[in-house]
Amino acid sequence: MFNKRTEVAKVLNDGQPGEEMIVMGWVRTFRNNQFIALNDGSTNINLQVVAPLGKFEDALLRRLNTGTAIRATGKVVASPGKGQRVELVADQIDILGDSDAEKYPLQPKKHSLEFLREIAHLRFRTNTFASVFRVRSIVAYAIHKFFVDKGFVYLHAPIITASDAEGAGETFHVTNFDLANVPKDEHGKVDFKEDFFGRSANLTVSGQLEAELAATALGNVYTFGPTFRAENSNTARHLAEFWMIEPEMAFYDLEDNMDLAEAFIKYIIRYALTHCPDDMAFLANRLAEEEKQKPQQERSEMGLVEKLQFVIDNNFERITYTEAIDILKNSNHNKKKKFQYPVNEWGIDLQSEHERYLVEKHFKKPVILYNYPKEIKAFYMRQNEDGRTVAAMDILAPGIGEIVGGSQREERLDQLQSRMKEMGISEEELFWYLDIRRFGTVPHAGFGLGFERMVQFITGMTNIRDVIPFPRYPKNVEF
RNA sequence: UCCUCCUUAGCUCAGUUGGUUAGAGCAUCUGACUGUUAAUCAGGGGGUCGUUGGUUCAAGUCCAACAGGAGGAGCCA
Repeated sequence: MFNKRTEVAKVLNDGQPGEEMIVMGWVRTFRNNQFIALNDGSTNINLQVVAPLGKFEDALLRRLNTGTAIRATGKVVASPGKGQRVELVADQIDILGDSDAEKYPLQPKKHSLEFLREIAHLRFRTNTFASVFRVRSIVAYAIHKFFVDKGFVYLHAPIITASDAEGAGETFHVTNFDLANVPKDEHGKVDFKEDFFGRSANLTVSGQLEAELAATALGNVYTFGPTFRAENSNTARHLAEFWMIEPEMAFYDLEDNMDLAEAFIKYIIRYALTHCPDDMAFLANRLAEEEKQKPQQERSEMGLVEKLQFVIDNNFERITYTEAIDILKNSNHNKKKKFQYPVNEWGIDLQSEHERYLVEKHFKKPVILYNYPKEIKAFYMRQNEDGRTVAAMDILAPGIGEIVGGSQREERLDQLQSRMKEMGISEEELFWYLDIRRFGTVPHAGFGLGFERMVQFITGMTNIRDVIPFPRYPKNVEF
């Protein structure tokens, strides 16, 4: 019975006058006592279901509130009204689920994103979030398609790990201790020998190290899974639980790595544009409306779809860290002391304002920065000949900041060991990581891409909490 | 975690130098109208002014702490 329904998107696209159909969905508005705007999540465009005057009981019509779930059976007709090609004239309307108009929080009007975040269980029913999550789904699919088509192996890195040696941020502990009664050893410290895993465990902050193990046997692999950081970050681009894609490729150097990352980003953007044209148009329009509220100089020059097309059509700018420092140091912005953190010497870590200047003011397109000072990067990155930089690369996107971070990995055992010693990282704990260099080591490289940041970039949503169904961040695990 | 700003009706917001009974639009309810596109028109209901404490004859308005939110920063993806 239920599987005989036709999706609204299909009715709107293919429905021919005279066809009998069953549609099901939720009432968005009920106008003029006869026009139901019906939405079933297949598209943001509503199907107009017509309840001819006098055909239905008043008691039924009064229940057609915003949010009510209905089934309508009827005939497709060419619409005499403006705004839609076809509509459905109902022979029968059944209420599947009532919605009390006085209590239902969503109204046929604009709501703020902040308000909708507080009712995240209902926000899927708005056009904006329906579009965002359809696009998110397509982007996830495009990611798998890109790698699988290239022969990459999809690797499931563990969610629970024991290694916290990587230093990629604060971890969430995993334990089954009774927290009111934690076992202690003779020194009064927590006795993890008593814990489930017999040692301290935590949620993964990255699948990279495990991906390297697989890459040095399978060739090219990628991970795509949830990642957890217990950082107290309160920003529009951080989450405590987010999804990350981490490809890792044997026999790749830094340049190969940059080529792949750039092709990858362009591929998934193109995929979203070609497979979600209606949603992208809706999101572009939404963003344009939002920008109208801003002062002129803060508005972006391009619309969302234009901006994405521009990214696809142009090469990313590739410059070394050293060149970036020169550009920043000699910029009028720096000379006029407009940076909160002035740029005067080689070796500083770039601040958000510096990255934004390079991407949004100077180059006005995505920028790949590479060959960073080794002091500001992780232990596993390959040391360059100059003795002071490592083969790292970050991709910076306009409006989002760092979207990709990657590097060629240090495959030489001696260099890796000396770097670990300098940074105080235990060789014992990471014996398995070093074993890869002991037996048949090869040059290899990889990168990490923040999935939500990518979805933000594609959908134009400015807050990362609005591109994941149920965002987790400090003081928030509702729903 | 730090800095700045915000919190008034279901939602979005006004509310003057502290001074009677706190307003508007939308939503909701009632009625009218009926080919409407967030329908339109008329009328009604709806508020512990984020919480706690303080100053004052008097606090939505001033002060403090706390909570939540926004923007920026740090950490990063």
